[in-house]
Amino acid sequence: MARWEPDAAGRLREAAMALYAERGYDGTTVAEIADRAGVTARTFFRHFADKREVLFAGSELLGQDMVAALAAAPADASPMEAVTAAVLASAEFFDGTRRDYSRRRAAVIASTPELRERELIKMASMTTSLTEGLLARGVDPDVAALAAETGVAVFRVSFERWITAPDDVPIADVIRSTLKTLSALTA
Amino acid sequence: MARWEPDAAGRLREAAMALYAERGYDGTTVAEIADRAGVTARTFFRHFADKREVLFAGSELLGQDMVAALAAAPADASPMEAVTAAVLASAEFFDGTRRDYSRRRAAVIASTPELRERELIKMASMTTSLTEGLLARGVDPDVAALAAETGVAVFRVSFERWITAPDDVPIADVIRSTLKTLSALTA
DNA sequence: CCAGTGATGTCACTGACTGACATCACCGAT
DNA sequence: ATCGGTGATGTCAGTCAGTGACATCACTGG
Repeated sequence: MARWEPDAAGRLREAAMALYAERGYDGTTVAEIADRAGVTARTFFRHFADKREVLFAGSELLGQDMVAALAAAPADASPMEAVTAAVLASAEFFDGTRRDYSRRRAAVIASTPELRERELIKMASMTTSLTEGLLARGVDPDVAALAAETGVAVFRVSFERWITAPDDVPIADVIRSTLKTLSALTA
Repeated sequence: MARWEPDAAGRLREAAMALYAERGYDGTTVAEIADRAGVTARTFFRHFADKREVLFAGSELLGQDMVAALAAAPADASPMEAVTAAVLASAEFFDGTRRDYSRRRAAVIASTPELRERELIKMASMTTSLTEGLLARGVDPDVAALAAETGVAVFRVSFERWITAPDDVPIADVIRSTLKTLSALTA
């Protein structure tokens, strides 16, 4: 028999989601999460930097995918076109069965200021990544910063709309619709 | 003699800024801030919800001014025009001597993830306020959300540029320049 | 002169997070 | 086969943020 059950991090993630949803973030202690996952609190902090991070592990992947899509855009694409490609790349993350999970997770986050803060900084880090990706494409720094901010704003608004939309609406459609609204807005 | 020196909150704010700048946020304890301000840690938490908030007290005022400017925009102004007026209203907050203070404060915040998180949620709250202001003007919800996000993005980018710009550049000029960049971007 | 108020202090407590050290199944080299 | 790492974990003691309950006492209005 293995000395430890494998995938402690995964068990901790699930335990945290369940407890946060059940008793709320504030009503849950790290010790309780660790207990349910069959480890000690000390081990929790070896896998996740803090009590919030357990809900955000893996969010770097989303950023990486978006940056990859940005880099893969045709060399002659405008900054905003490249950003559009990046935002559309996020769609793959949320297709299919992830929708329910996304909803539950979003509900927990929305109800806890501390988790909202953490989500915001993840978005900001996404903005930074996109900005750097644009700079690598030779885009002017100010334009890059603004295009990245705008792209993340589109993502955020779209995600919000998608979560509350009927089940059969794919997120890519929502994103395209949001982009259309944006160009009408600034026209 | 008064029983207590007046303006404990003000003294706490100054002590916190000084210590955060000197030893860093992590290297400073609430007890030290309170000591320097001549009160106890318990009193610190009576004035500020937590160790971060001491740097953000008063930020609601900025939001209020922007919302007021939004409401004061002509009834026939487009959503983006109204948002522009709101963002330009922020200029009054940062004119004159506030620039140095803003720079020092921004430096401390930039160097501490926890403080960056808090700043981001203040921005998000500003976005919410602007969105509500636009809804009150009868703007379509999706358009309102996006216009608000865009407005705050413009504010954020402009503020960043202003902080690093030469001393004689007024923030209003930077904002106007950023807005110009934005319309070029989405054209 | 007296009762009430409000800003503060004191104290005890919970819970997040950290550093140091011990443990022990597993794995690769001898 | 066995011996010396290695890595994921447990244990323990400690710091510090943040909270609730209660005491204090200058000031204020009657």
